[in-house]
Amino acid sequence: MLHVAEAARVSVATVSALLNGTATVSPELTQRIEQAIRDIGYKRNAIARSLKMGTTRTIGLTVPHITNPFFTDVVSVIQQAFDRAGYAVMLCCTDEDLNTQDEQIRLLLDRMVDGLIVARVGDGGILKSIVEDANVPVVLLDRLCEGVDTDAVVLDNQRAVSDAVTYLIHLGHRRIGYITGTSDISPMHDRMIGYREALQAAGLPMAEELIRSGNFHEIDGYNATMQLLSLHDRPSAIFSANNPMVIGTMKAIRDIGLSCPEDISVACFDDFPWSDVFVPQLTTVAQPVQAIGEQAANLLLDRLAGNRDAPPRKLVLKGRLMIRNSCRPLGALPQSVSA
Amino acid sequence: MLHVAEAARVSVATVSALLNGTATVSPELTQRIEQAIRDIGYKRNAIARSLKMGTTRTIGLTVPHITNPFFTDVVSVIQQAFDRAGYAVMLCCTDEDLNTQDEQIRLLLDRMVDGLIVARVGDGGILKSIVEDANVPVVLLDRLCEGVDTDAVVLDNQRAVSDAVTYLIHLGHRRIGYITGTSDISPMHDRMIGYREALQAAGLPMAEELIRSGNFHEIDGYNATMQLLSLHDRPSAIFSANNPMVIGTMKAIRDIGLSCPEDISVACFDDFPWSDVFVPQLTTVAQPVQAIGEQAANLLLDRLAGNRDAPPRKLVLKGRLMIRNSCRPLGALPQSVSA
DNA sequence: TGACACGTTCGAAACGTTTAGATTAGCGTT
DNA sequence: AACGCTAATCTAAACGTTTCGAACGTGTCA
Repeated sequence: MLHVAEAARVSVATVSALLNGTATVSPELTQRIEQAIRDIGYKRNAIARSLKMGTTRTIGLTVPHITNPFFTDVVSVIQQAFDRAGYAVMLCCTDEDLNTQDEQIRLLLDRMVDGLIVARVGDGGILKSIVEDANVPVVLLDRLCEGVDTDAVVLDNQRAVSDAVTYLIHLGHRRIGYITGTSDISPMHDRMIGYREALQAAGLPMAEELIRSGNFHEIDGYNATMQLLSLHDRPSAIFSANNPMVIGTMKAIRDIGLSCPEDISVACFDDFPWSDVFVPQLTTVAQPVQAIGEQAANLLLDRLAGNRDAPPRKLVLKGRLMIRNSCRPLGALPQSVSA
Repeated sequence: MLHVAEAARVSVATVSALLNGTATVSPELTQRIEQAIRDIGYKRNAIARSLKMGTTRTIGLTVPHITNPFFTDVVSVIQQAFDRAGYAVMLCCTDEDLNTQDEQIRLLLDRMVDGLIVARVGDGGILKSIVEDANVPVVLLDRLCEGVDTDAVVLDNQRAVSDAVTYLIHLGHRRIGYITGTSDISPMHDRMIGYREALQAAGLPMAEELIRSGNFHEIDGYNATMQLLSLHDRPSAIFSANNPMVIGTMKAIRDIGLSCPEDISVACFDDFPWSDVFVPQLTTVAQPVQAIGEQAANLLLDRLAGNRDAPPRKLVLKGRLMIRNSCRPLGALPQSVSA
């Protein structure tokens, strides 16, 4: 900018004023400055600007695993939304590890991100103090966090699972295996309640042996399914917690020599482009990923626009049961495709 | 830092020296300073540091679509690599649009990223001048770029497709539909050569009507497949350019009332966790995503470590044909699973 | 004892912006 | 002709670091 100012024979203040439109500058000077900018190929240094202004027009986004299609989609939507708004996005993957998350959040704050969207891990760790100190706005994504009172957008997980399990019960299933993620995060907790609720409403017993948990990975789903399938009285249906885990479930079913839905029905959380392309077509609980991402972005953008004092807002969206043909009525042939 | 210095009754220079280990500071002062840092909860401001040092320990990464599983995986690997090295990653999606890409790259450069990894779009646009000006190192990912002479890691696309098509020919297929992406990027160009090469080696004619192109989306694959399937003499096999497009292909086959592999064989580029879980199990060309991501990261990290003058390095990795059961020998029953 | 070297600490400039407040010029009023 | 007002421009401080060179105190050696 100094060079531009010299070339245009004006002060840096005038250049700045022109660039930011913070003051009127005469036509001649305007022209001289613009010419100088072109000649020199000047680009304003955003770092210096950030230092002075105290804002970076950058936000931090942390998710457990970007390869989980649910998070992939949400990240994509959020990225687009902030791109439109002129913000850059720093992406971090916490690998479902609290220490990693804490470290990455610290890194992001050091870099003066203007806001944070977090699909948190563990008990939230450092998040609590950040939200309390209230320097940078935080939006919780997908997972609430006890003791962290801030904007959030989550699914009505209880209802979603309750609907899915009720559907299985209506098909005649009585022993429904349930594979969940680590239980310390809110969605898993709420989904478990939904599972219990549906069983209870149908007067079915809750068998602990039918509940398995794992760390969200394919291998965890595989192992959990293997255990369920080798029970003396094995379940006739399995509900799996997410995409990677349901892949593990399907592989376990295949490896053990059974088939879906003939021998065992399968449903899962999260829907994917290919859910209805292959055989069996998976019955899933679809999350409104587009809406989730957009709402999260909007909540944060609203705070960034200056609306700091509004009380925390919590958005709860509805899942949608996509009925396909991976679950069959007990004692009948596989049903045909709907959805 | 000023506050810390005051609280510890030293100068800011001493605090800085201690923090960076750039000079020895006596045990007493060390202790006073560390105490003050704890008391105040001081965190060093990375933006101010960046401004002074001229380095941000941040890199920019642009890909066409993060929801394409190939890019999802590569992004994930790259993100992890830079995370380990203490770098932050700014992620941009160009949506296969050159203007968007140019704008995003400019944004990244304004923010003084230390380096760039780009899965480029169009003709590269602004990239040329950036690489020439040589201020920030650039690594090309997945796609070379004419006139942009810099580090790159790509697949041997020609060989990969040639192998896949040759495999189809060995199964007895003579009319092989080929669905490609927009032809202005190097992989699509090389793959087309591979396709031609395989046909030629087998003495088969090259029928233009069997070649369709689209913009990498599911809908493009769907439309292209619809066109291929309504040819008077329709192909007995289809090779599809990527994951979203092959989903479109499968949907088109289903919607038109055919089935795979009985009526039509299908193979595609890129492998996915679920490729071998459902029916049919997809025959694919697997890219070594882990290696691609790591190599790209290493190339850039090497430049960032100071190795600026080495000539551009071009890494070419091999794909691997994953033979499953979505392609059948012509005139015979579907083969059983391998791989 | 004076000169010198060494180890430790500090003052101040610099990175590239923004911005408050000062300055200047032009113009209309009285 | 002196005054005040407005519009345009400038000066200089500030943002929070790093770093160069100077300063200071202490010990060693001639």
